[in-house]
Amino acid sequence: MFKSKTQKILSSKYATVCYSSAPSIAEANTHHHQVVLEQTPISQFSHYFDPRFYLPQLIKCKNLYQVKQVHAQITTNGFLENQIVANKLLYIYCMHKSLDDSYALFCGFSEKNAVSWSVMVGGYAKAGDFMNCFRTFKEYLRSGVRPDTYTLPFVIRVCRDTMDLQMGRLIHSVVYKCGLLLDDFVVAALVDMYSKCKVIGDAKQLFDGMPKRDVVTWTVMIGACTECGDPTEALVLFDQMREEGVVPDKVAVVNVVNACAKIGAMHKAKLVHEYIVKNKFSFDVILGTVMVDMYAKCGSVDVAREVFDGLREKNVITWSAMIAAYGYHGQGNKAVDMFPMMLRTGILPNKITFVSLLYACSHSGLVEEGKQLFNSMQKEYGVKPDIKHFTCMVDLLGRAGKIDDSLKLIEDMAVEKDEGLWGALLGACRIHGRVELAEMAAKSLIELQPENAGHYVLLSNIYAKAGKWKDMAKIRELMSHQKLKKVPGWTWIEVDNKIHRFSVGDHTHPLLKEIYEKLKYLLKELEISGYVPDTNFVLHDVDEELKLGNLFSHSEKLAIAFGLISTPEQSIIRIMKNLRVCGDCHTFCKFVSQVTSRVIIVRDANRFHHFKEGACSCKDYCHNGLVEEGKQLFNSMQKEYGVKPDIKHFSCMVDLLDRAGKIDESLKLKEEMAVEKDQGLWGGITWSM
DNA sequence: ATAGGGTTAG
Repeated sequence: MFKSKTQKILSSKYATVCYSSAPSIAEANTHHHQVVLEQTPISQFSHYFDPRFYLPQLIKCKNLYQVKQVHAQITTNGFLENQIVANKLLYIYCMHKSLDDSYALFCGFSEKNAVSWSVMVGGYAKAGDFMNCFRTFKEYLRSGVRPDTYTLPFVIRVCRDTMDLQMGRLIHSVVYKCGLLLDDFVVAALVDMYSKCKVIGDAKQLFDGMPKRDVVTWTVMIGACTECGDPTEALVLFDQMREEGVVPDKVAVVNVVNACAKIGAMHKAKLVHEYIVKNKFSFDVILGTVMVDMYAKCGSVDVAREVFDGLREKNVITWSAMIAAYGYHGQGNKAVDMFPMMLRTGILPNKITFVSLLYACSHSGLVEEGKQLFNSMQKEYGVKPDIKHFTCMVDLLGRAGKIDDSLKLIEDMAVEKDEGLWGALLGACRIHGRVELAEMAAKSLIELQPENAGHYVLLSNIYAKAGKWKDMAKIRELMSHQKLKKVPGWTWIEVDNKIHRFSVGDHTHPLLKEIYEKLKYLLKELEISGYVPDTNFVLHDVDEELKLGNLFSHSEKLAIAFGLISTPEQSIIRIMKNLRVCGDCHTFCKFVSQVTSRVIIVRDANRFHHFKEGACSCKDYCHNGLVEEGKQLFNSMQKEYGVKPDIKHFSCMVDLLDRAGKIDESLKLKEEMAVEKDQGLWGGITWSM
């Protein structure tokens, strides 16, 4: 029996190829690895002649050598002819990352069915060998075997990972021709691919075309909405999913938490948290991490910390999320303190941990801490600084007035410079009134991104502040010539579990009249307490009156006015903005928090601002500073209290004025100074208030 | 016999 079978197989062309490419038992046995095939008693010898015997044997293999041993057995006993055994072997080679062995085996197959093709295409995809994956897929299409719902998702995901929308659309057409547009696996992959390529419309269309979808397909669509900037829609879909009777699992919930984090809606966040507790989803690392992130991004860094402390398992991502949270809430010290705590638990920092740390330092003015971390990151932790780390350092040094240090850093770095880097330098130059350098940085920005209107506005504002009107006009002309448009600004506020969105001069809200009335009333109140609208923050190509009107109806002001009339007294007002909050609105918030005794928490594109009793947690770090207050104090100190200003007081004033862009006033002060100028005055002082 | 969706920054 043994003999006759072998001979029969050896006589076929297919078996001969396989036999010659497979290792012999003797060859496989020369390796010093555990032998899988045990000495089998004669009574059980027939197992060798049952193809089903080889499937568990293959699964049991711990390494490639064992696979080859079983391969040899299979070949000798003639079971490569069995397609189930052969495909399993093919799959096992892929699992052990030996694509060459897989492919050699695959080529020898006399017949390739859909499973064989799928395993081979999937093997290349998982190994990241996209070229061979596509090549094999093309051969598959040519072979005449109909592609199945197993293979297509593999190639679609390769399109997603390589962001190859063109190829993705091509495969979409193949899917269409095969009539597979109702399959969850295929459609989920296509939706995912379209969303990563930022064409959400195509994704939604596909999704809507299905009569029923499973939880994974729903989850992919929910994630797609968040990914493409519509987290509100993501939450709507989550409700729809449940209405249709699909039960959410943990991954679905993670996506919902993520959407909440993006929206920044605290009430929604709490509802989602309740839902998670009620449905007994346990907090694994990932769910725990997104929860920490969500609470922080919804404005409560303290609740984020509570969740963080309650987590059983934390990884480097969890720690980085918490560090970053302290950073954008302006609590740099706490962020820095977390670092040694993390190290003590045995977790090593990665690139992002350091970005979060340095970012926290720069936003809290922790210059020395930042420098130390930056210096140690490669030396002590083997993390090589990339452009993001350099940008944080430029920002940190620049804001602290050490612009020349940051310039030196830029000159010395061996990394290609990007827009973020020039943006950081530009920001520092604006604060400290370094017009020429700002001009250079802004020009680099425009060169890198000529389509970004924001850069032109910045440069034009720099010229305006420096009184270089001709240059300003030139930039304006350049802008209008290219028909550049600014990104529209939006502000969101959550009231009664509903999210309301405002734009500049919004006239769509049902409570429009009340909002504007409240705003008018508020402005009167604010002006009594010393608020002066700062039209500097409006584009200079409109006349003064229009500027005021414009300023008056900034989206954040509308949202705050709405918040004031529609939420209980004393309650916290939380708003979110897609751009950075403008300087005038920042001042406005401070006054509102004082006049109304409300806490206002603003999340802008960059960070959080907590306004309380007339002050902001950012300590005006990226804004004008308490210029008026400072001036008043400075003027009164000698007159009213008989304290003569010395060099330190003058330095502070010069710094304050410089930061506010009041260069002329600062120059005047320098000239008027009777005291001797020291280095601190000209070098700018270190920010450590 | 082959298959899917999840976390941190910018």
